[in-house]
Amino acid sequence: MPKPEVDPTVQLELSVDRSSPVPLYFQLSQQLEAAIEHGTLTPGSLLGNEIELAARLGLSRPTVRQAIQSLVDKGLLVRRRGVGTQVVHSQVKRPLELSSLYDDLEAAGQRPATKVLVNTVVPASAEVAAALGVAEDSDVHRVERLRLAHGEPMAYLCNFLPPGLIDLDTGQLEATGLYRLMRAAGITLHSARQSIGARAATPAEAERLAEEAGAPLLTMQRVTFDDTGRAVEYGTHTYRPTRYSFEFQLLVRT
Amino acid sequence: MPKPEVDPTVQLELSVDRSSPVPLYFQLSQQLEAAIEHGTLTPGSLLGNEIELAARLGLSRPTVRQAIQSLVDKGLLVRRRGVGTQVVHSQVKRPLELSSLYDDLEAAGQRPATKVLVNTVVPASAEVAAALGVAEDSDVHRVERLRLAHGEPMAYLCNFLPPGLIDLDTGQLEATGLYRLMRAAGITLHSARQSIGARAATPAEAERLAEEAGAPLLTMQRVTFDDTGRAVEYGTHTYRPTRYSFEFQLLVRT
DNA sequence: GTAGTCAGATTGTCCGGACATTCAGATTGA
DNA sequence: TCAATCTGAATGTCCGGACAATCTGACTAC
Repeated sequence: MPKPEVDPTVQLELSVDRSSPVPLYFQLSQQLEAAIEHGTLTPGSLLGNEIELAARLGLSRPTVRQAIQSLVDKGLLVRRRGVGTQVVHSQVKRPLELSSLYDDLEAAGQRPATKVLVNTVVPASAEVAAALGVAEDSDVHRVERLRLAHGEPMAYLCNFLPPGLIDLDTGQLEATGLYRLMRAAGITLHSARQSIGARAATPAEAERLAEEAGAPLLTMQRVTFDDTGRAVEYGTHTYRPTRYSFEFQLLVRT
Repeated sequence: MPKPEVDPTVQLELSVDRSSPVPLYFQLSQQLEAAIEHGTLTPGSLLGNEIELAARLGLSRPTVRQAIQSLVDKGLLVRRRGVGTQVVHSQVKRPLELSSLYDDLEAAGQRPATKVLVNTVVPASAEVAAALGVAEDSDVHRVERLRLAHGEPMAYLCNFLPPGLIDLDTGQLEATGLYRLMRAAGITLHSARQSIGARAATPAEAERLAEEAGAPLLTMQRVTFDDTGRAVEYGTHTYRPTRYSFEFQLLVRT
C-alpha cells in the first residue's frame, strides 16, 4: 500500500497589487502557477486552506477560489473536500493548446523555414465550402506551403481562408506562421476541429516531401474557429512521420 | 463586410428544483446545454442578460454566472462584455475528451469486439518504468489486445498498468474497454499525455492487423494520470489508418 | 483489538450587493 | 458628411457572509 504522501503546508510569499489593472485573482493564479513551475510548490504539497489564504492576502474567499479554480482547470491543482488543495504530482507541462507547427518547431530549437508554393484566390470546392461555411464557388484564399527544418522538408501545408479576414503577404508567410498572422490581424482563435490519420504517400506527395511513393505519411485536417464560432481557416496537412509527431496533453472534462 | 447577425433574445422555459441535491448552477447549465443541443437555442442567438435571467429563475447572479461559465468552458457559449452571451455558431459537438477507442467505436455503431492476446505480469522495462513512474524491473500488468469491428481487425493495443490498482479479468476486458474498467474500479481519470505518429508496419504488425508489411500504420502512445497525478496506464497502440483516425475538438486556453 | 461514532477541518454551494470595464449605437460637433 | 463624444446595457471583478457536504483522524463502545 502506498504511503499517503502527507506533505506539510507550504508557506509562500504571495502578494497582490491592488493598484494594478490586472485582476486580483489573476495575479494570484499567476504567482501560484509560477511557484509550481519553479518548484517552490512541490507536487503533492497542500496549498493551505482558502479562508486563511484569503485573510493573509487581504482578499475575499471568492477571489482566492477563482484563482485556484483557474489552476484546477489547467490541471495543475486538485481540490478535495475536507482535505484541501494540492499540487498534482505528475509531469504535467502544458494542458494542451491549439498547436502551431511553426511554434512547435521554434520551441524545439529547429529554426523552421517556410517556402510558399501557392498564394492565390480560388473558387471554393464543395469540401472547402462546407468546412468554412461559405457558398460553393465563392472566392477563398488558397495557400500552399512547404515547411522545412534544417533544410529538410517536414510538412506540406495546404490552407484555405475566407476572404476579407486577412491579407496574406507571401513574405510574412515565409517569416512566421499562419496563426501568428491571424492573431496579429486581431482574430481571436477559439477552437478547432481536428482529424489525424495516416496513409501512403502518392507520387506527387512523395516528391514534395523527398520521400518515396508509398511511404507512410501523417495527415491532419483542421477547421479553426474564432471566438464568434466562425470558421476562419481550413487546412489539409501532410507530415513526414519520421520528422514529426503530434504530442499533447488531454484533460478529462466532467 | 459580413452582417452583424443580430438574433433576437430567445425565451426559454427554464426551471430549477431547489429540493434536488443537484446543484442549482448545474441544473441550469444542463438545461441550457440541452437547449443548445436540441436546437432551441440557435447558434448566434443571445441568451438574455444575466441579471434578468437570475431574477426570472429566482437565483442569484453568481449562480447563473457559474452555470454560464461552465458552458463557456465547454466552448458552447461566448460572452462579450457590453453585448451579452451568445451561442457559438459552429459545428461544435464535443469539446474534447480522453477518447476511448471502445467508446468511439460503440458510438459509431460498430459493435466493437476485443480479443485479449496477453494478460500477464511482467517486470517493467526502462521505457515502461519511466512512463509509469515505478522502479525498473518491478512488476507491472501487461495487456495486449486486438480490437475488431465487423470482424475486421482495427487496432492492436498494448497496455501497461501499475500493480494493485485493478485486477484485470480477461473476460471483462473482452466485454468492455479498459477505461471503463478503471472507472468502475473507482479510479478517476484526469489527464493524459499523448503522442500520435505514423510509421510503416513491420511484418509482425502487419500479420496482426491483416495488413501488408510496409503499409502505413497510425500509432499512439499514451500515459494516463488519475486525479492525484499518478500514472495509472501506459499504452502503445497501432491503428489501421484505413479504418480509424483521431477526431477531436481543441479549445484555446488563454 | 476492532468497529462504529463523533468532531474538526476544508471545500462546495449560494446569496445579495457594489463598482469597474467594455461595447454598440445614438447624439453631437466640425 | 464624417468623426468624436456621450449614454445605456451588459459582462467583469470583488466583497462578506451563511450553510451544506465530505473527508480525516481521534474517540468510544463492544
